[in-house]
Amino acid sequence: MAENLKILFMGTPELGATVLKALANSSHQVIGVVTQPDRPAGRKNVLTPPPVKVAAQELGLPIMQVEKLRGEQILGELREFSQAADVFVVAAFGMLLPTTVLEMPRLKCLNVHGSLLPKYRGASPVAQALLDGCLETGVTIMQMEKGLDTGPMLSKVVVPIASDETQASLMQKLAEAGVKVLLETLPAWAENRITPEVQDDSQATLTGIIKKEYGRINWAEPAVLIERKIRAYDPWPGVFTSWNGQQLKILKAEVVLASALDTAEMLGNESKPGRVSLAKIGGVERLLIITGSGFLAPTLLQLAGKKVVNSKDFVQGQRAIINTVLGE
RNA sequence: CGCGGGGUGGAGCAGUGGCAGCUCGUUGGGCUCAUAACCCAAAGGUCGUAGGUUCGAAUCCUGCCCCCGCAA
Repeated sequence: MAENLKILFMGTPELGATVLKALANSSHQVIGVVTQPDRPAGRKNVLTPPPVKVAAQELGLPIMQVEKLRGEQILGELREFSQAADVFVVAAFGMLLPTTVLEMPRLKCLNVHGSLLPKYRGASPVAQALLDGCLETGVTIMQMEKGLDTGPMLSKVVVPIASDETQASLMQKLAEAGVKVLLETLPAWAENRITPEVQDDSQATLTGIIKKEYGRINWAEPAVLIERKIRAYDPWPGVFTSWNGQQLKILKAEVVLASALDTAEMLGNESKPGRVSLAKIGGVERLLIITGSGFLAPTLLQLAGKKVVNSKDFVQGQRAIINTVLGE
């Protein structure tokens, strides 16, 4: 019985799709999928379905798309849609559930959250863990309540963060780990074998929605932080600066400490943050940008309208960038 | 019709009506104890595609294909 729960799934982006597929392939039964409406997207503003909807269609599952979960009519439809469900599983749904919805299923609503709660509640737990340089993060399965990611925790799994981890790669790892722990948690929860652990609010931190502007580089910041942003903001919003009136994205970079430099080879002597130079490190020529602390050596960059290129090719065609100051 | 940039030897770019170029790579040779350094030489391009304008088009006009940035 507990191995065969009827689940209503709610989610929207890629992460949600991963969880949905795993659920559909499990012993449980996904009786329906709730996701956000199709939205105009892409270069031509074509109406595009969210990844969860695409996955649901491939799986042949019933779909309900809602703009918001409010109002008598919508809630009525949801009640009918979810009638057979034992439990709601929510993963990156993108909206808060009103109390009425939280109380609908017999086994309540469970959320898959990409952090070790109570740390990193909110919208961008994965990016924030990377920004903070954490060595590990994880996934928490929690029972949802009215507050934002404040509900009692059912289970957790720890995931290590690699030094070259990006949000995209970490998200993938978390999704896989999350799926595993979710599938372990569901039956135990259904059989009442889990005692939820209340979150210690005093340890809680909150992460907000990432804004495009966060990706603009302030060269006065330390190179270590800028490099973390590159990984935390991949794939969105990306990390960028301006050069020559154009946007220049940096997709990958390494931090170079001043001590690692053969100073005799250093070009130019002005140490203004954002200044670009070419320097030799261990005999190899590297593109180096001065930051508030240390140097950033981009290895993968993209000029607006151009393709992504490695730093060697970039310098090949854009030699004019040497000795200019970025971000001005 | 959301706004915009771009398609030029293997790579990254310049070239906006008159001989198709630059840096790198590749190949061969030289120098060197040696080298990713340096010197010499060579190969490699129907300039995305179809049509139009012109004495002449990579370059101007039109259609189509492909790549990308912004916005959402």
